[in-house]
Amino acid sequence: MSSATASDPASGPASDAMASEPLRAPGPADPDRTARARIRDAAITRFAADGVAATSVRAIAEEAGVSPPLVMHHFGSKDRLRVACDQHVAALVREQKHAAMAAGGGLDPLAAMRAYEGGPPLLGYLARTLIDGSPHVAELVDEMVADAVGYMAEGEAAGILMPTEDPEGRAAVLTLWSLGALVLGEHAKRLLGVDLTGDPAHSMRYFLPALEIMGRGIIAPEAYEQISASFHDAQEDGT
Amino acid sequence: MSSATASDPASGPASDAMASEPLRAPGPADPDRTARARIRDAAITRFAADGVAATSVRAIAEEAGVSPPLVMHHFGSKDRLRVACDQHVAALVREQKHAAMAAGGGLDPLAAMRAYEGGPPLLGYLARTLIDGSPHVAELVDEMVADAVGYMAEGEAAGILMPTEDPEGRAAVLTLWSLGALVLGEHAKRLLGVDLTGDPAHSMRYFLPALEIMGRGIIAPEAYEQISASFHDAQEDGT
DNA sequence: GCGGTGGCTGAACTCATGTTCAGTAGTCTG
DNA sequence: CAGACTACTGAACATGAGTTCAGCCACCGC
Repeated sequence: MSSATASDPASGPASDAMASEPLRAPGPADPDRTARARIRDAAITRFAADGVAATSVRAIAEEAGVSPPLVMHHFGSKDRLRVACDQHVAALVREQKHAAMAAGGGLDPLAAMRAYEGGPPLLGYLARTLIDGSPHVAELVDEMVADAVGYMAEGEAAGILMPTEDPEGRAAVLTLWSLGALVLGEHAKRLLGVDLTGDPAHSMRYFLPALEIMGRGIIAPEAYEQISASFHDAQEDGT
Repeated sequence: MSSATASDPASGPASDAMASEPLRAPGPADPDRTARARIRDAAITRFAADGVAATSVRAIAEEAGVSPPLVMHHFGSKDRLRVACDQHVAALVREQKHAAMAAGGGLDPLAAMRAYEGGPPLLGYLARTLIDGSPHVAELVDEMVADAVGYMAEGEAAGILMPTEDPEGRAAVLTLWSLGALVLGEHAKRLLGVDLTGDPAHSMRYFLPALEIMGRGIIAPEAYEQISASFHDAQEDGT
């Protein structure tokens, strides 16, 4: 799944119009790209690198090569810029996801985005913004879980995946784990020497144990039966 | 704080001296508790609730019932206060961990801390500070992984856990997943209706799927053999 | 009693931030 | 060419942040 979708440049430029306002006339030709787009991408890059709160409008303006007031001119406020970034990233992620669907997606809901290159750092942005409560990102997570439920139902029908009592719960837990490891990228790097936002082929120290756990679990069968029974008992008491 | 120090009064007061400076003389008796300790705990509480960057010294002072300059008087700067919080939380976590060791720890490295009540919100603080690079918290994570390696070796010897090629890698991945889900607590709540910083008995919607995955995995045996082989091939190319 | 020491505070300082304002340059419309 | 509109900027404003200052007040050794 890693080397698969390396090349799909077709849908790249379309993203701008898709993600933000009604396609403000391309106007004054474009020597490079629209200042608005440069600002947005600069913001995504800086937000991904330093976090939203720690990034100043001035830093974004500098990275985009414009003056701070122009940021306000185009987006009104830092908050609205942030919303625009959320929406743009969400649009790009959906695009990557749908592109990957055609190529037959794998188990990892993030696989498609890891291959993405050349644009703003989607995974880095997600890793940062997953934790400070954006409705758009939350929506994206919900979609990922829903997608995972779908994929896993197919996998189960095809005999590749094991059945489960609680498909939504299982999908949610797996998604939380994937995204959680992404958010803790700094610790993953320190502990395992891998960069989860990069090429999976260089992150086998993470993916091999993960696959092993997904494949045969970590608990011996007899012990599992026992623990499972006691957990199910506990469930009847609490929620 | 309500039920007082009923459980373990011995180590309670000691933690102050342990976590911070050379035990500044208990001085003017203590009508309640030392202002210094109140400030530190207030900071931990606010950091846990709102994040470090979003918490002002004034907010901490208000929560502790003191004036902002007193915070500076005791800790010198917000940064040094934050370090003191890191160290104090690290000390409390180690304390809880060691206490839980005696009682025979379980699979979940966070289990001990979930039971902790009456003090500052350890898990909430961890969930917030895991992502903004504190050396003390990183150290704590390293210790958790090392502990997990130890526990899992014992479990393996006892026939409860499956053996693995890469014990450190497996322990690191499981720790990353546990902590990652904790950090994404907001999403866990929305998706599953659970509070991972609270009582596990009310979080079965998370723990049951997690146990199932840990127990028998999610991939059917034949498919697993196949994928595993291709992953091991891929490993020979990249890192 | 008395000077001093340390916990503690109200007010003020400095700085960075998000944001606004007034104005310029270039281009399109009539 | 007049007018208008849009992209864009330098300078300034307002606010909230971390931090500092000078002094109060209770206690303690002399």
